[in-house]
Amino acid sequence: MGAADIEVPVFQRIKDYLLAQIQAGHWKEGDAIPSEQELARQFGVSRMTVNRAVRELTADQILTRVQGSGTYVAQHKYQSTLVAIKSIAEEVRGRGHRHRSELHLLERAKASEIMAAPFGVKPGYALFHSVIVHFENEVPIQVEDRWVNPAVAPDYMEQDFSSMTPNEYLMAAAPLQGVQYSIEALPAPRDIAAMLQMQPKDACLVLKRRTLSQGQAATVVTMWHPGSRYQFAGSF
Amino acid sequence: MGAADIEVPVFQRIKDYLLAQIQAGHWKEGDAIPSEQELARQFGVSRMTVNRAVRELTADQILTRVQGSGTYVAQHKYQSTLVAIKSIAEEVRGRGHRHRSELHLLERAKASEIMAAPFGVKPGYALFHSVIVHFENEVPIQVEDRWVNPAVAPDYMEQDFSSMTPNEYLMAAAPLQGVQYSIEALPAPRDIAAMLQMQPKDACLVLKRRTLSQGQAATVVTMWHPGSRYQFAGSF
DNA sequence: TAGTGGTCTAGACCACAGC
DNA sequence: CTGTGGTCTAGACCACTAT
Repeated sequence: MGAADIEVPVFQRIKDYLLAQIQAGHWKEGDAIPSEQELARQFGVSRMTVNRAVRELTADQILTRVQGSGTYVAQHKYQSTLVAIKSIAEEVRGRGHRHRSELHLLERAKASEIMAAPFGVKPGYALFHSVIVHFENEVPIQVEDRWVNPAVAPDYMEQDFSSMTPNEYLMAAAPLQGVQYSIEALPAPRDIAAMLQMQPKDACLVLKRRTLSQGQAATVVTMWHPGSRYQFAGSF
Repeated sequence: MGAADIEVPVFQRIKDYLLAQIQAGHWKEGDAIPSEQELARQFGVSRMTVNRAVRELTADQILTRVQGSGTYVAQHKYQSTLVAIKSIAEEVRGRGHRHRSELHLLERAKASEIMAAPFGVKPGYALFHSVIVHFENEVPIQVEDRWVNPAVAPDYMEQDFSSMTPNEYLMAAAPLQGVQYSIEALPAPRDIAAMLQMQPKDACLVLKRRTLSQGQAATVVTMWHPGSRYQFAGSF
């Protein structure tokens, strides 16, 4: 399959290049990266284009800039994982309980307008889509509705999700750069309610998460939990 | 040229202008804002400068753009950072909105069996108890049901909670040693529903928090939020 | 002083939406 | 078709850092 003529903007290619260098360890924390002039020359583009790439990575805390001095790889900041990236299987087993999952759907689908936005692609762009129900001691505790960017995990469809959760697979397949999440309380839609063995409109605890990898959205997942028998907890 | 003049970059002045228009209510959610051409003409600058201002606000989810169509004010979601030791008043004001609170109850009460446990005291022990409703732009977004240990904050009852939230007072009065929290989705009880102007049994996002100070439980608080118009969010 | 980043210009071509 | 945003150029002047 020939690479589709996806037009990747130059500034994005420069961002990808810089991220790749950092990811590969060629540039370590605190190291200076090439100047705008130098990058402009390397890529054969104008300085403004390089400037945009570097400025955006600076806004993302990947780089830091010092006027008159140079651009440096930022110190990696460790942050407490309130709502961990941890796999639910691991969590259930950690409680000494049995974890099991049921695959309800696994498909190639086109991005709707709603899904196109978080991925930063156009509607119609091909995405992978899976729906899995997780059980703790045979009680359903989570519906995992996941969309995956094929550019980041091209062989997502070939995985055996009974032996490895999508989360575990993706963590291994794509280096994680960032996470955005939100937690909401929503009434259960009919289909979700059925899978979780609860009444429609009963309260669900919903965790939405968008993870970034290689400078683009890797996966967007919505996790539905029955409000009556699930909670997030932690301490610090 | 006054050397003392503060140099504010043009793109920043344009961002400030756009934010001011939105905050002042001149442009509401979903409204189209002037085109880049138009703004460039208004400010007497080049389109690239306007482009940067608008692009950065789009990255911040303040605006949304549609190629070929225009730029629009994004739908606003009330959300809160999960590392929510922060005062809700501060957070609301940080969004440029008005915060107001109503004190529904302020009493000395004896610990029930349920409340005695988290405080590590015996039932009947005297505790302070307050119930406050918080509003963002006159929309109720939180019922704060708080129990306070008099040993840690003896003058809790004498505070004016219209000028300072309990959280702000306690943060100042008692050094924080630790926090435990849980997040749940629960149906709204009648009284909570009334205060939040929602229907009983509709989904609430509930944050329970227990803070430790001076080696003992300082405060136990249950915060109820309407599921339909509130969420916790964050990134790392 | 030489090199860096910070900002800005006045054009340009393109893809796309809406009429 | 016109008008919109998306991108890019090849310069420019400035403030700042390091030598």
